Amino acid sequence: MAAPDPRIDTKVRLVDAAEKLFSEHGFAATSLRAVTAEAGANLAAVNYHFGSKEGLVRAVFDRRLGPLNDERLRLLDECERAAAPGRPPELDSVLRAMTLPWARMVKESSASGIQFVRLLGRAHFEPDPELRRLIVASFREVVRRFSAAIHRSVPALSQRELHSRFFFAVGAFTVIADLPTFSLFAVDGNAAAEEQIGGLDTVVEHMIGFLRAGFLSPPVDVPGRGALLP
Amino acid sequence: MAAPDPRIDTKVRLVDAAEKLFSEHGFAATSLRAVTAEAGANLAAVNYHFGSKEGLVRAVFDRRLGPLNDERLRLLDECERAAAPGRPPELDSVLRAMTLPWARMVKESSASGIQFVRLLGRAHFEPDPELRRLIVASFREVVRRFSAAIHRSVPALSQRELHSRFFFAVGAFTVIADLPTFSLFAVDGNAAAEEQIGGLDTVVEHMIGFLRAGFLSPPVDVPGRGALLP
DNA sequence: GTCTATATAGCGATAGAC
DNA sequence: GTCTATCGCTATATAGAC
Repeated sequence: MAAPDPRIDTKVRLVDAAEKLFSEHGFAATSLRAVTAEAGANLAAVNYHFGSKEGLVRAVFDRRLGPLNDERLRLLDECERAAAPGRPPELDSVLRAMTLPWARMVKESSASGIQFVRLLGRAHFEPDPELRRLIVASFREVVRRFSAAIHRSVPALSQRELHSRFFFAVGAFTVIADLPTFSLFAVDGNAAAEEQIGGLDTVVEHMIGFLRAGFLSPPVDVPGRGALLP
Repeated sequence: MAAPDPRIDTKVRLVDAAEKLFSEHGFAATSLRAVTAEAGANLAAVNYHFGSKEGLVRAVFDRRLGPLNDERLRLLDECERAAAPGRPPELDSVLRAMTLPWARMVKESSASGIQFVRLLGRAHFEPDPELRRLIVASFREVVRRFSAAIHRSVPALSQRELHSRFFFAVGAFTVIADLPTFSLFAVDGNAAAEEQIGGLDTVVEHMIGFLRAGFLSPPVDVPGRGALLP
């Protein structure tokens, strides 16, 4: 626990501290007292700068999700420009456009990388409706554009199955934080987790290979075929 | 909110109520007052029966995870018995052994199905170390046995890549709860979610197809080849 | 086993001095 | 912008009557 750098703006220090503690303990279990102590700020500072605890939570997500998803869309634009006219963009480069901004952000985040992955993962299970709306809104365009791009590589997929597959891929992102803790060999989960982030590039390559094959596999769901199970 | 059935044991009613409320709002955000009210029991009942709130949380997971994973292992045994001697068990049936007990439990849970998926998913991101140990222990044998079984279908995989792929598959399970809320069309996430669980069998078939292809794809990680990225 | 009543502690938020 | 002090509330947990 390094002492917070007083040259950094209090507002920034609060978001940094909140990101770290929310990642470690969840939103509900993290008190403003803990956040302000970690940030070296006064208890009243959160309400002064963010209006409420929820305002702070929003600020934590806002700072990350906007840039993350903008960069993904920018890379997707590049993929589509690079594609031959009338041809779908390369599936591999589309998957990289989804993945690389995320990997970069994990490595650069002020919370230790693995904690930040947990924070993003936990966002998908967030029960608070207000916060859910914020998160869903941040991902909306990414879901739309990437689904469409992938669909062009696998046009035989129904909308439903495309949607399912896209989220199976999202699931792969979310569990990377837990990959090491559930390892059979990991005794100290956190140490193993840090080492895993060191090998993040390798895991990313594993993931792209895995997802590419999943997306390219023939459709299971043939529209209009009726029930799939007995 | 149906009135609780007083013929059911208080202890059981408490676990039922807790499962439902934990699923909807998370652990930290659910008070014992809410649980006992939902269960039609006295506030003091939780401490009498479970010692503490944490005891209740443990009881909720204990009741589900043991039987879920036992059933998975039982089905895996069947797959392995059904395989020709010296041959790996059918990958498809191995994936079903992992999936079907889960799908059955989702449909039968006292919490509404989609909420229960969230509860199980949230288990993977649980910050509390005590609870994490319980959960990891519950999955330990499943991870070991299923990884080994899948490895026999794709023997070229390194241990590392096998491990990565296995958890990408786990990720697919966890996001099924979010599939509908992140839908482009869903306005009311919860209504859409309930409908999705109605179509759970379809999503399960999508998932098995997707995962099969992912597992069978050629390895990315060739042991001893060195760094994968520039 | 179930109840009421309460102890003890921590929470988010704010008023008002500096 | 930052601080102290405190309000009002809710939480978990328990003691003791029934």
